[in-house]
Amino acid sequence: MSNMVSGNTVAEVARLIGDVARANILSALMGGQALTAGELAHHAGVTPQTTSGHLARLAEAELVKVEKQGRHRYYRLASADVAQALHALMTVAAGGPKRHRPIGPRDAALRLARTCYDHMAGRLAVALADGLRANGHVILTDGAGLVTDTGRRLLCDFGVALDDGAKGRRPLCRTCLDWSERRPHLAGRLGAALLDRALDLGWVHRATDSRALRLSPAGERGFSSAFGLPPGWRDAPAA
Amino acid sequence: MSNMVSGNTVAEVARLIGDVARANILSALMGGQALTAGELAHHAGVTPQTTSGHLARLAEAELVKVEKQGRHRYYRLASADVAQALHALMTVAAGGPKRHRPIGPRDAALRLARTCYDHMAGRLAVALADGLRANGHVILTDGAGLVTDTGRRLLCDFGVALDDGAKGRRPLCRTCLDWSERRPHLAGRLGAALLDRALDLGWVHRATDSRALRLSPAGERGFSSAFGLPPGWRDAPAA
DNA sequence: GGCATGCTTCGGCCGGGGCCGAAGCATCCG
DNA sequence: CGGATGCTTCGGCCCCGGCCGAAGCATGCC
Repeated sequence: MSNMVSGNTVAEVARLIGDVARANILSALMGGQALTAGELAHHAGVTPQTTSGHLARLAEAELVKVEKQGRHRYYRLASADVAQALHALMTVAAGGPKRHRPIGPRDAALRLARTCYDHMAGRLAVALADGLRANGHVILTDGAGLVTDTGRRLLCDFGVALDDGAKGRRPLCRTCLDWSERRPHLAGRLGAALLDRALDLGWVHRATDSRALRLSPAGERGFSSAFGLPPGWRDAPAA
Repeated sequence: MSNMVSGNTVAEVARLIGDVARANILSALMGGQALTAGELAHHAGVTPQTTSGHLARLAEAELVKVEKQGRHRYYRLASADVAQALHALMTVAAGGPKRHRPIGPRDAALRLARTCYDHMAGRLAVALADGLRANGHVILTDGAGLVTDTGRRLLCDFGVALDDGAKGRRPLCRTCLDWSERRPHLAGRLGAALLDRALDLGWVHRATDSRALRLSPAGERGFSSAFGLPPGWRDAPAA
């Protein structure tokens, strides 16, 4: 009877996620792109009118944000907090690091590079994190990371403004367990900024129909020279 | 239609949490202690037989673990992953750092020191984190922390074995946003070890009926001399 | 043994909510 | 302007699952 109050609202949020159609909608939005109601209906596997109801409830609870544009409505996750909660639920759902089921993206392109909410994932992202760590630009601890002075300089040269202004308090550098690689990659403001900048530079391009990222030749060269990707980073992990 | 598979199991987990009674049960277990089915029924606000059904489902899904002892059954959260997922959901439920509603534990004792799953929370825990950080024993980044060499030595002297053996891969040092203080305190293996050791030393004692921790005079002296609590740490935060 | 306590299983009630078809607005196009 | 497209609202169906009372096992105590 002690803390029923907080339990209540927790239940409301969890209940919203606890429906297959809505969970599919939210999972689709974990890709980081804004999607239209119709696309989400397709992902959810239910009719548009049903989806519309779900989206209204999700928006009401501020789990997603909506943006009108012409006769489309674009939906996206409302905040990184929501993405993190979904991530945590996926971790629990996967049964912890228990079953080493070789699921994860089976598509080779997805394994190589993809988006994860607002940052990069896949072998490329893991290799980037490894390279930055090996060169002492970041220090990765459990769940988060610290950008060193040399790293700050490097990233500034690369063109990402770390901008420590305590705006919004979105964590600067977080690590995120890569589904396919089972090793950490970079998330947080830093991870998001890296993806933004890489897209700007044309080093990676979004696939139109999936979360995959295509690495351009320029990106291949650029990432290697800028961040020192370890040799053979494209290969499957030893384990 | 792409990733419906993972969405499915995410939905199952979230659905389990998405019931008021079950959410209350899990919230109660966030205290870190194992509780009997009867106590949980009380927390949930439903009859024992209803609670029994809920607990069976939670155990089936491995969100909680059960341990028979005489004619009692003690339940606890199954893993730190579950605690983290609940924490993330609470964060979303609280509406992010949006509404600064002065909720949080209203009881003064709870504000001062309490348990949070398996580690300490409240002003004491925040002050401990501050002290360790101020003296360069840990470096706190967003969501995690790094124990320095001096910190490692200090903690070893204090009697906690950090034991880097990659056993279980439970993160060593994490930070956790304190509900009442809105500032980070220490969690992870380190946070759990600190609570254990403090209980062993008799520096804090568990209250019988709540998550509150009572700080003993020895603890007051001990924490101050060992970790350098900032002066006036008992006072309400400036904000 | 007899009885209390703690927990579970069974059966039945009933309300919430997920689903779709049909129809209603909005927007863009020619 | 009329028609196509995208999305929403409305109405009604139906089933899932949360709830409790009663009864059934276990355990412990006298």
